[in-house]
Amino acid sequence: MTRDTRPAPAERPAPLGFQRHDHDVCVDKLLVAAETRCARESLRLTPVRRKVLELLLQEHRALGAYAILDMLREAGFGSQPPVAYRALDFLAEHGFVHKIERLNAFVACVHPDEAHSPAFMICRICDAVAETHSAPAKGALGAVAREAGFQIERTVVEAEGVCPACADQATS
Amino acid sequence: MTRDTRPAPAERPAPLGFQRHDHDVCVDKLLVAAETRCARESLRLTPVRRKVLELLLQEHRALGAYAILDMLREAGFGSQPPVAYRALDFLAEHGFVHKIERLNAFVACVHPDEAHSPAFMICRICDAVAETHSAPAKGALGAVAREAGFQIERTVVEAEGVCPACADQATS
DNA sequence: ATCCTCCATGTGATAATGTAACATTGAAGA
DNA sequence: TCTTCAATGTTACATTATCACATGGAGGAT
Repeated sequence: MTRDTRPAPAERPAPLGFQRHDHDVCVDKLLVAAETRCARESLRLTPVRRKVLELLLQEHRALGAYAILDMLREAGFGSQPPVAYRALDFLAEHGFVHKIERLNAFVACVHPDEAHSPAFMICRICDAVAETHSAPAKGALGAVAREAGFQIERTVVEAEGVCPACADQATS
Repeated sequence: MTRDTRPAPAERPAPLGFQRHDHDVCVDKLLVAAETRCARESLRLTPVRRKVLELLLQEHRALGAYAILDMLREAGFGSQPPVAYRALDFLAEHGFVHKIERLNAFVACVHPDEAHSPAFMICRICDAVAETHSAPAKGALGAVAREAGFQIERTVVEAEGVCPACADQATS
């Protein structure tokens, strides 16, 4: 198999945040926001790039590049890895998606407009991912870095654990 | 090539911390500490495992599994990927080494005795890695997680930026 | 309008990272 | 001694990611 490896122990995780919400609205809103920002900043949200963002928004969970690639193929786009990776690079560079290093996977950003350093909570059972934000560079880590002469440009913060749904299931 | 991809712009990074130190002492001390702890906790620090730890301590920087594998081969150990990965799994599980998710690489831990959640500063130019510690689960992130019902078990904190040596070089 | 340049895309090939499965070995205990 | 179990070695393969090069198409300069 190439896509969507893990089973989804809690049926399927309540995806992005861990709480439910009106998903169609959320996809739509964020797609439009992306278009708006790209127009404003002369970024080219080409068909492939837009499609990848749309897929990630719709799935609302972390997807590997090859899962995305499969979907691109089905949608009639090129189906070689660079197609997916290039679109993901663009989207990540401009903050529309984030890479989850721990999973080697990607998620759509839930608030791409504000500048932010994202933090993630990743369920080790169902791989659900929730985004929040952090500012580690402003705290103890930032102090250590300054003292060491290290210039922080970006931070990766990923908390691994168990999401509410999987915890419930384990209890029952 | 299989090993040690990146050039080392600042000659070669001042490795683990960004400051110099007496390296032989440090390797030796940590190896002995590992042996001691393994004895105390009935962990089996077998030849391969010990060798991998020793290599990582000596190099004092992040190494990919395949770089380690090459060195194991040279040292007369098995040379198939599982050999390296299993040793690394053991060492990581018990806190003797850490995986740097951002680099898909491993570093020896600089204070394996105290329980700690490590944080890393990674130079994007020379790949030098410095370890410090963090407690993100105790701060804002912990609060968000509690509120969301997410149980944090482990955190990955990796700051990417420029180390002092590479910053100097860029200036000169 | 034409040309030019640049960026994006498509594609084939391959590199780098990581696992599954199973046979063998060797140490610790019954 | 026999059993058992963890660790190792090895084959094979899966997954993730990049390189190199050809093609195509949008926009600007003339």
